[in-house]
Amino acid sequence: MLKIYNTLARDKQDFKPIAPNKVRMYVCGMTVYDYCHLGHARVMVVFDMVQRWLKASGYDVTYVRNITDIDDKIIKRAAENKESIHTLTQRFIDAMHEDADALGVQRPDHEPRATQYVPQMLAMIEQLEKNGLAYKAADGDVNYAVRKFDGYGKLSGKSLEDLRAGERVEVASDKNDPLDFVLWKHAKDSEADEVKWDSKWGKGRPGWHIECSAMGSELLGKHFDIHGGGADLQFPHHENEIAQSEGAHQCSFVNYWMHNGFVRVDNEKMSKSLGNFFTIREVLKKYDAEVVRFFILRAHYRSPLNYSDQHLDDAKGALTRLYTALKSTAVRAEPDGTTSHSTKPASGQVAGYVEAQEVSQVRSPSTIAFSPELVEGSGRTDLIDWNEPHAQRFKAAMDDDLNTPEAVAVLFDLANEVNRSQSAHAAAQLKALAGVLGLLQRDAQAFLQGGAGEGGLDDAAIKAQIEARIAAKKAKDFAAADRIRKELLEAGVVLEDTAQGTSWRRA
RNA sequence: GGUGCGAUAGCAAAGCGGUUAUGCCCCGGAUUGCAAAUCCGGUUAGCCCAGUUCGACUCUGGGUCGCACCUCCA
Repeated sequence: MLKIYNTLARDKQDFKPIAPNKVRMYVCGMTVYDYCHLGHARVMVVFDMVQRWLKASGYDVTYVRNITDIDDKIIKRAAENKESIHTLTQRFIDAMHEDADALGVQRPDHEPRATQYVPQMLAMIEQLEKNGLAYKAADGDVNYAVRKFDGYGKLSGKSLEDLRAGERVEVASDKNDPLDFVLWKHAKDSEADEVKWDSKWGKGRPGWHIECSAMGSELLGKHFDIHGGGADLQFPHHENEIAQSEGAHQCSFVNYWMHNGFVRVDNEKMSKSLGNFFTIREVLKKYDAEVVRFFILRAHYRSPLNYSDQHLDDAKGALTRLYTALKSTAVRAEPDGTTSHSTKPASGQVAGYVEAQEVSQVRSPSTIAFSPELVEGSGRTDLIDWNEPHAQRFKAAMDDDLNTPEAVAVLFDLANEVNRSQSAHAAAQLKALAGVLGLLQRDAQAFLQGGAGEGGLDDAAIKAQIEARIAAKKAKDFAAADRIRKELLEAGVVLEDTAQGTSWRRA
């Protein structure tokens, strides 16, 4: 039985879907006016993992992750760039998709954009007005009357009095209550037509919170199972979503609220406003995308995650151990699409060793490497032997509020088992279980030999050096052989002599 | 000020009222021409102070420190 920490209850609860076997999940996605940073990467990877685990558990999942493509910052940025809102947002939506793909994040079933759901938002605001929860203020904005909604504060655990006590900014005086928030912003003359929609309250554009309420109910229904997002969205965004949705529909909105912890830099929240952020693409120039994914999943999703090069290096070393275990029992795809493992070469030479090796394509460092296997990898959960002890531990860990650090620990135990026994079954289990997390789906050799940077040796040069060294070894010229190995090591290439020949990897 | 979360070995990070977490690092052994990889073994824990208990890293209370939310933020 899956247990999920529900922010609403501040406790782990048994997960029970509204409709048998179906899960409807909504996650707050990006506001697209800039490149995604590592904090965004965490949301995408974490809820991708959640979604994968729900599917692996047999649920029929409908996953929605929205795109905010209209808001103050977007308008400001577009003006600065002297470009249209649409051009700006489309550019960063494309970039976001590149980043997400690289990280092995599966596309949500729906990726609604706020600008495409304005009619639904207007209908909802109108319903709120009918229900006595919205009013038009003197300045032309339509606001939500927070005091008229009973459970306001139930998600964030705050009372209206607490919130008022903590007010840190001057609030617009046109609001009935300082905590009221905007549903519909009246248009200003200076604004472009692109950001103006007609409404019964006059031209304007939606407030931030209404989009998620409107798109959530449009795509998932008035009442759905899971709503997720970063911990910073708990208040006010998610609190306001509840007020809007329950206020308009007069029924329960979401059963389980999930919030992921922040990525930190030097023990401080990574955020745009603090300016201490690293974009995903920046990090991917230095680290393999799967290493970043592994780094994220190695921590529990609710814990803070400190970013540093040292931690990424550590994650890389750990992931290398897992791939090394898979490499030792050659994993091949069969024509029928199943995966089989053997501990011995099928015939003659073995993939990954110099004698048989094709020189793989060197990746251009300027583009983001996209590994389709990483995205599609969890498709074959039928290959998992769920009765096997490691799989049972893995399942127990995942069912315990998505405890990926524990699940990853099981992968390492399994890797040890693979190395010790050279068991094809164990190797298949390792790959299949890791696939549930969207890990270890690439060819082991491709991972271990990847990461050629600018100015480094290319694969052909490495291969030539290895051949020279093999010749030296045959001639018993160990001094020459060791010199070549040392040179390669200094160039970041590690050699491994095995019974099947010499293999290599990039350090 | 209000509210919430956290403090685990050199670093990272989990579970658990009593029995090896796990990864990286480090040390010893096996293996290797030498290495690497791998295997076997080992060192390094539980912020402080009380309490509950036969027994606490794990529960309770009180401190201390850190972080977050109360403003846009994933």
